[in-house]
Amino acid sequence: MLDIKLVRTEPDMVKAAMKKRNKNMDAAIDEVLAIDEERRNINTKSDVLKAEQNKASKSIPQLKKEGKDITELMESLKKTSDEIAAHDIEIAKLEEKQRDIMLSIPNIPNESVPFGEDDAANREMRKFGTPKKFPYEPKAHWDIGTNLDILDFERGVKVTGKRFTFYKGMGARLERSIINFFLNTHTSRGYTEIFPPFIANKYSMTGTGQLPKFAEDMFKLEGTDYYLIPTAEVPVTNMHRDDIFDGADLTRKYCAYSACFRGEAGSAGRDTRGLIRQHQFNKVELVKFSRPENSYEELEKLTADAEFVLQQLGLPYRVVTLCGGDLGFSSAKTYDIEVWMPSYDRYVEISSCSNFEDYQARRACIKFKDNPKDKARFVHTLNGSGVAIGRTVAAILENYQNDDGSVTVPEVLRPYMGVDEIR
RNA sequence: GGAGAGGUGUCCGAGUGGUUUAUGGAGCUGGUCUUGAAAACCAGUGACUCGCAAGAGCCGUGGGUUCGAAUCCCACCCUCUCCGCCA
Repeated sequence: MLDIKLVRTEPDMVKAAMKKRNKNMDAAIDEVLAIDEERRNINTKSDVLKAEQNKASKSIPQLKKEGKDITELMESLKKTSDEIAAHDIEIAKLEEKQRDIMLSIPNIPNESVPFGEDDAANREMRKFGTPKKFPYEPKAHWDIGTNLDILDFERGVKVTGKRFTFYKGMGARLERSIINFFLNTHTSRGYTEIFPPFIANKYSMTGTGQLPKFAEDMFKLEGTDYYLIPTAEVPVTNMHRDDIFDGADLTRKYCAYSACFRGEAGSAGRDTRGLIRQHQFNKVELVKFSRPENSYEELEKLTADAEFVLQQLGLPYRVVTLCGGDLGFSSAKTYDIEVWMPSYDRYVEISSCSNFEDYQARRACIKFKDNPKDKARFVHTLNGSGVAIGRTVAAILENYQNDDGSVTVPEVLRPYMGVDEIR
């Protein structure tokens, strides 16, 4: 959520920021400003009446003691009381309306975010590794996995439905090995490991920005206010909802494995084969709570930490800065890390590292202060995949495939796998 | 799921309709005393939200009753103890 004071004082800047996202939100911003002004006017009126009421109420015991007739005073206070109630109802309505609109306004993109409509305008920052040239047509991971009998897509469909998959034997072990390798790597580099709940309530979903706008992307548990988490970002960020950190405790760095559940509404027909787009997938997520003044430095470090595990695996990738039109709702700046996928003959997103600045912190009320007497300020929240497991499996199967159908196990995974190759 | 107890400021804890601007204590800050410290004594001290301000709101949450609610009523949430069920 944006700061209403910022919208109030710099509406033109906010409107321009939305246009950088390729969105015109002029009407919503004007409406919110009108509501805000009306709300403050009524609030002032109500406060004045309450002050009167408080003062008069305090004198009542004394007047009673003196045996004075207070019938008239009571009558006038009844009127005041009714007026206050009417005002407060109006205020509550306006507040709700204002909040609804504010929750639908996305974050302001950072200055360094390039202009552009869609992913075609994303800016490539750097590349690691060189895609291997195969002397034959490289197979897709779904064929490699099926041939090796380590992935079973058909039974996933039978047991649950499309976009669900069974991992078997060395496939299951590969998935588990990657999770452990990622967690061990990140924890050895200063992240605290979290194993969160995979279900979160509507307050948490609102805190990180999934609700109210993106309800259709999630799985809701019938008859409850619970949702399957689309990413560990939700429980790990909300772990500190309504907290006030000691400034000395920042930056806080967490890594968390979780299964992730996504409805994938609107992506019918896209990436229908293989592991790239599943309703359930595993991911190790990195989450940071930082001071506002160094959040962009922390974003660079977080991205580097996500890149590090890909480097260790020897997977070619590139890093792009998302342009305004491609930027996620809550994010101020996002780097996507894209891994080379031979069957796609292009780079495919495997991690998304974002600085949300104080947008999530304001929604979730996460603050810090250096001294007990200071006013609490909002932290900046950041997160990034470190990285998606299923897509890592797909990338390993494809990039490490051999012409005899076997797959070489990347060196760093061998201690976890217990074998040098899958065949 | 059933029964009972409870949720008050940083912590402990009093408060069952109005002299409560939430008693008291601990802690914290400053001071006196001391070679220094401790003790004792004195003074100060909640956080947060809205508001340009005056001020208003906040005693688990949300409603209600009342001129007035921490206090009374209703619903819900959470914690503890016991029972049941259970990986």
